[in-house]
Amino acid sequence: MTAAEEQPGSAAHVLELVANGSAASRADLVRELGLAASTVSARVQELVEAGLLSESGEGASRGGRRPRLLRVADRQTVALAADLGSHHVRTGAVGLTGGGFDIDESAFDLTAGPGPALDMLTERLTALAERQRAAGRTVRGVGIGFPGPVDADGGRIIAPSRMPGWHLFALRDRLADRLGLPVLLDNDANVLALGEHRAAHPALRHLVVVKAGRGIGSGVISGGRLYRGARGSAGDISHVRVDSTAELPCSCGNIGCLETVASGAAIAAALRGQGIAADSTTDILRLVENGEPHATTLVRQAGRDIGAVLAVVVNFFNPEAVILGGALSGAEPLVAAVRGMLYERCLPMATRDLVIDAAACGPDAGLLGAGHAALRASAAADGPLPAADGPLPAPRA
Amino acid sequence: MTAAEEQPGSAAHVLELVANGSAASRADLVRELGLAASTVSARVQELVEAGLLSESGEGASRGGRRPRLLRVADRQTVALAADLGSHHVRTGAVGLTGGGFDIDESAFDLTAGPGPALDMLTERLTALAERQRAAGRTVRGVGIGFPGPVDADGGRIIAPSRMPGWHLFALRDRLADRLGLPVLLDNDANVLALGEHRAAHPALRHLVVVKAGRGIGSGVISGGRLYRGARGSAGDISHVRVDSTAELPCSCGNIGCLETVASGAAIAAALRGQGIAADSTTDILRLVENGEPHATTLVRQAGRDIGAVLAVVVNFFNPEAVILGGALSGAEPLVAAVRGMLYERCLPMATRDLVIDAAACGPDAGLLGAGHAALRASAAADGPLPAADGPLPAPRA
DNA sequence: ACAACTTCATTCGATTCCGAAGAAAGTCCA
DNA sequence: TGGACTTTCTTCGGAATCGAATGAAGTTGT
Repeated sequence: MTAAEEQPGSAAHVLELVANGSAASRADLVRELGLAASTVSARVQELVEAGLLSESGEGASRGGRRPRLLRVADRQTVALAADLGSHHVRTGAVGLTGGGFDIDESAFDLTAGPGPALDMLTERLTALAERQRAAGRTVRGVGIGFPGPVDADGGRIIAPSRMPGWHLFALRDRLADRLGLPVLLDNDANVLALGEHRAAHPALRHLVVVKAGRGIGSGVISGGRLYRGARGSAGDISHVRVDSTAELPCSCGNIGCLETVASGAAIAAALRGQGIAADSTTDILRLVENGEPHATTLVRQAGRDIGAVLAVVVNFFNPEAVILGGALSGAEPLVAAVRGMLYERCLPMATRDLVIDAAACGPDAGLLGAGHAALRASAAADGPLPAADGPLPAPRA
Repeated sequence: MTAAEEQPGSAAHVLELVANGSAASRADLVRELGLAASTVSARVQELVEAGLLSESGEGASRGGRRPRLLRVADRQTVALAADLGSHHVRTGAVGLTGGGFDIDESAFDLTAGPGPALDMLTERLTALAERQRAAGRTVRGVGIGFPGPVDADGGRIIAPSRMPGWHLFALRDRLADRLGLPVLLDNDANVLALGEHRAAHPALRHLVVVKAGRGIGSGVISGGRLYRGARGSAGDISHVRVDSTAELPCSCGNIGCLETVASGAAIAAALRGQGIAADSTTDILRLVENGEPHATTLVRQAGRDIGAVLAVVVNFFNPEAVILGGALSGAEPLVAAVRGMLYERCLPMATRDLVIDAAACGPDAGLLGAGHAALRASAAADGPLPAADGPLPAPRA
């Protein structure tokens, strides 16, 4: 399961537009896809006959004949998903309608190397698949979000800082072999962006989704699609030098990077330096919620630093929305500081209609995005239509 | 002539690939376009029959049958082009093969307002059109690059700083009325990007083209197409706050913007402050070439400031190339400083294969890009094929 | 209540595009 | 020198898509 390109207007695309609420009728699909009405009608008919779509009554008139409403006929098809953090892992199943089932998070130390991680993922996902199948659901694939640089085409991890042993590890194929299912692997910020775009902002075409957690990353949607750049490393904002008195050394070899002052890891370290016990982003959030002044100050300053970098990005890229995800986006002061910085520093034209918000799906956004990407890739790879009651697609060799 | 979208594989697209050397045979076109060989053959045949393309012998074998080489049959079709600067104007004609004719530059003060500019453009372009027609060429349209924010769809200027009277001026339609020709209007950095992409780097898909002249702007090519962003203001890098002791006020209302320290206007002002006569970017270039130490220092510092901003852009956007155009790109110290800053501050993955170069077309790049855009738009608007000896397309109402 | 208009959806020929097959021309290697 | 393989390009059915015509169902205004 490579990161398959999906042509606009494919059956999978139609299904997606209906699933996320962008289109509720054939006429909506025509407007959304820009295809001929006859083509859309034919495609919808295929999907209805395949049991993936169903008609459900009529909608409100807009001055003419009432539309026949469409909705996804959830044939109990799911993808498994795992959202990996450097110190935790979240797993769950994601359905065609976009909902998540059986979501669970637990602590896991990814820095211990790929071996234990592969074992852990195999174990958890196998159990999850069994539970899903026992519930009568068909598992079509697996999506993984990894907190570091990923070669999505090759399905490998690339030189993650502070994670020895992972360089060039072929996580996708190793996991696919073990599970007997096609696996999709991508960067955590990218799957977060996919999830937020699909679930909360499907109509927007240019989107920057920041993941502010233990590290800082961002995923970019351009023209309605995930943007990877020339070498697949687009979206990096964490290794930008920021105005700061403390020019701390960064894992990338430079000094004064955003990551060294505004990441969850940096904030926790600064708190410990002030004698306050803080280890994880959860600890930081708790401190902020309890009104710990040092924590709040640090989080607010982190928001300002992130905002200063995003200001450059917003002026250059001119997106319709900046979405803040990751654990730290749960802290209101951070979101407020980013907003303030963007409105202060960006051109009025760039912020006039700019949406700046925390991730709508909260902690599940990355997981849902990974599952969604896997579902979409499996639809693209196995042909547009799985037979209504046909066999499972063959697992990837 | 709006900024028409051109679907890949259209006749105009084929013509373009042949014109800029990306494809020299039908087989090349198949590889480049990703279309079926039969489709390409049919399209080429159309173009040959319409007299826009011709076969010219055979090329070298690559281990099989020799390709039949194609080239643009220059039917003497041109677009007029004008590249406007705040204090000069450059006009010329651009042919299908990409070459420029009758290029001429002269001083003109754009800040005097739209009225005089409209008169000047009408006069110069009318004379140019007459000369081109007298030479037996057909004029298909006009392309204009304007040094400020442009609403390309609406053909209007938007709130340019330091150019009173231009806000919302409908330059495109006013000029089209006067000339009786379709006019395309876009930002100067955008047409520069189009020109450099087409003429020098047609194979690259993600490109940032900086225009460093009296002001600073950039044009972005993403996915092989001009990227405008949500509100059409993408590519702005001049209103980013930079590390600087002098936090000078900027026309945008903020302080410490890149433009206030690194633009040609800022450098000239700084030189004057040191008692050195310098008014235009030409003066600056001359001083640098003569080894004036203050000028060289200022230009090098400007390069570092621009490079610091571009480092953020390169990490985020991950382009294949950063091209430096505009008058100041003629100063080697500036180019060198940008290179140094990018290699120092960007992630290795982002700079490993990054091309950083001065604009290949030099001072003509923007003009050629504007003409090329106009040719392409006219091909898209008037249908794929102008009749071989048919009538002129009707001018825009 | 009835005509005029709008929106939604399908049917059906025409067109475009693709993909397989094959023809034309050349290279490579035994 | 003579097959085996490559590359280039065309021919030709078949599939996908479009667009115009049509029908179906509702709203609005007089």
